[in-house]
Amino acid sequence: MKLSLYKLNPQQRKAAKIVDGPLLVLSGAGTGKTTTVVNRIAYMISRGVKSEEILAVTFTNKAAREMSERVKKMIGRSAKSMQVSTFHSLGLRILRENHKLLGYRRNFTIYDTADQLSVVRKALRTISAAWKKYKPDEVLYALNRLRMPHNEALDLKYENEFDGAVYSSVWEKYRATLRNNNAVDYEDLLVQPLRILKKYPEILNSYQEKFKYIIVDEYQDTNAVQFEIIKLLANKYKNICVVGDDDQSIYGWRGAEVKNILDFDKHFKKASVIRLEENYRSTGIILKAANAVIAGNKDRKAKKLWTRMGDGNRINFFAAADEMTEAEYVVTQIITHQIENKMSYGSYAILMRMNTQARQFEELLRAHRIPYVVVGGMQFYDRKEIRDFMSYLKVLSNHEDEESLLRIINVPRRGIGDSTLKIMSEHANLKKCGLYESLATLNESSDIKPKTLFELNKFYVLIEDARKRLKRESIAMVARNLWAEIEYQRELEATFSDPKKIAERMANIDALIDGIQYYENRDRKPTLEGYLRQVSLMEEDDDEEFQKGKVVVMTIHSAKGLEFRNVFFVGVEQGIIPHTKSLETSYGEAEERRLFYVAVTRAKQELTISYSKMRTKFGQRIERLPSMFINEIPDNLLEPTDGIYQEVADDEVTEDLLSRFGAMFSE
DNA sequence: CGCCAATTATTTTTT
DNA sequence: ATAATTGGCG
Repeated sequence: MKLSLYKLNPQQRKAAKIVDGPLLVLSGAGTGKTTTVVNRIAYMISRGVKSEEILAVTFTNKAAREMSERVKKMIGRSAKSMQVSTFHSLGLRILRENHKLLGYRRNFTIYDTADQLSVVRKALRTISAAWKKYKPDEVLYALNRLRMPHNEALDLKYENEFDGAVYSSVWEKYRATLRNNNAVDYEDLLVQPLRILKKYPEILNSYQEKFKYIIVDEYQDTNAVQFEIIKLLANKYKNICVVGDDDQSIYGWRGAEVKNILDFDKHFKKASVIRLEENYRSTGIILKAANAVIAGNKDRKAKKLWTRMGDGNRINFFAAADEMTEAEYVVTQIITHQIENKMSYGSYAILMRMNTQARQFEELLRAHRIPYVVVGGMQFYDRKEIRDFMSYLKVLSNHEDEESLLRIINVPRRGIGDSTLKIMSEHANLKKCGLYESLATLNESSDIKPKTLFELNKFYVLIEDARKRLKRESIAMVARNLWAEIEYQRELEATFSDPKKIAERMANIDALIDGIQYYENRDRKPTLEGYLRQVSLMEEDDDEEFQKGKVVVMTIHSAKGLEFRNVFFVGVEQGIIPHTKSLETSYGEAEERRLFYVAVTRAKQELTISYSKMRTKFGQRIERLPSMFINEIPDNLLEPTDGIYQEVADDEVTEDLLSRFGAMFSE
């Protein structure tokens, strides 16, 4: 294979050619990090490294997909068996391959944050001292922090006695519940594999042999557990290449430790260090603004990003009257810009600090019939009807999952309330079986009314039937059938008078089942468990093709690693970025500044920063101020478009709108 | 046990 | 503003 590293600059080339031994690539935003990594992989393979010996780890599925696609594009089939995965899917894989060692049964369920919260809430309720005083989400957050890195007794040395006692009590209950339910949470997906690797040297050795070459992307975002996993895996051959940028560390709230990247050369002796500082992405002005803001952070590796590109346009700065005006401005700008420059809609991105900000933009984009995608936000799977039905599927897959069982046993209403559940649970304890099995053994001798007993039995048969059908029918078919059988629609009709709302929810379920179908069609060996796993890790294909030609709406966190010609950075207000909540922590301000930095450096050519002077929050109109970070940008880089924006109603736009209308009817 | 009205929290970011 | 949760009553 002929390889053309000549396209790389000297530093990039140097990095690409270091195949053996530890290597740290410090790469600033837009310095061709992925290009370098992809070329490096190609080079490795050309030098005889087998693709199946390469493991590349990223943080998001998006990044994983991008990397494997670019490698495929460059060297085609010879990269086929390269392993590109996120930390969590890597952890899941190790855990699945060795689940028995830690006492998990096959088909364990992955609990998401909502499931975790529900377990914490129940645990809190059993502690009288904790009643009302502790918020479940705060306790969960504390637990996740205190349980790391080893998942054993909590590290309470910095907590006061009272909190500590509550935390550890909740923690014990939490752990017991997950164990009992044959469930793991996201943290387990990292911690449990680590335990396996530590405890079983022969297993560790087999992974070390399997993955002789390791690449870690966004290394600045690794936490203590991820660091230990990587260190163990790389310990034998020491062919470890990490890539990252301390200025883009934005996961401190998830336990990421910037010191992992800052101390890399201490952890891995004789590491080569290469800096990539030439930026190929953004114009001079965008870079200057980004540099000015990030300079406000202390304790960072000095970096001087530079570009050969010219200054470019100034940053458009727009102060909107309120959030609706802001959205109108942005969408109108996109429309006019698109018409004037005939650019694909795919070159526009609307970036924001939080998912909830997406709403107005989404509405307006839809109203103007502009193709768009909203990335992430999980909203779909958070909808009640979706969660309900997913719980049915989870029970189908793992009947020990009592969290899901309890959620659905009376949804739709079957007349099974707290008292019945209490009897059931006593019965289950007596028989030393799970709640689900107790359904099969309950009989008239208990104090349950015949009517209720009948319903319980009906429910049991319903699930068992579906489970049997799963062996011969397609998952989508079983799901569709199950959905019809539970008559959820009746429940909806009882709760909502508005037929639109009912139709909407039914449509959501249709979409879910279509999603199952889609999964089944494209997976080589589809299983219900596989589907649930994919959803839990958010591994669905919102791939390149799907996003092509569409305006992308997303959070800064999901935008990391991506670039767009035109970026609209919206809602840039004090309280949103930096977010009020984040300022409560010691690292908060610095991390918010890095977030701002990440947002700005996504833009290649044109950047608009906007905010709203008024915003509705919890039904209240509130005055807002621009983000403090805007003051850190030198004035001469900004082009203010203050006040009321001009109505852009020139002929072209009208014409365009008319043609859209035409398209609407011809559909 | 189910229904309704009153009360309360919701908005940080992802796997 | 809205959705979810809680408490009291039939």
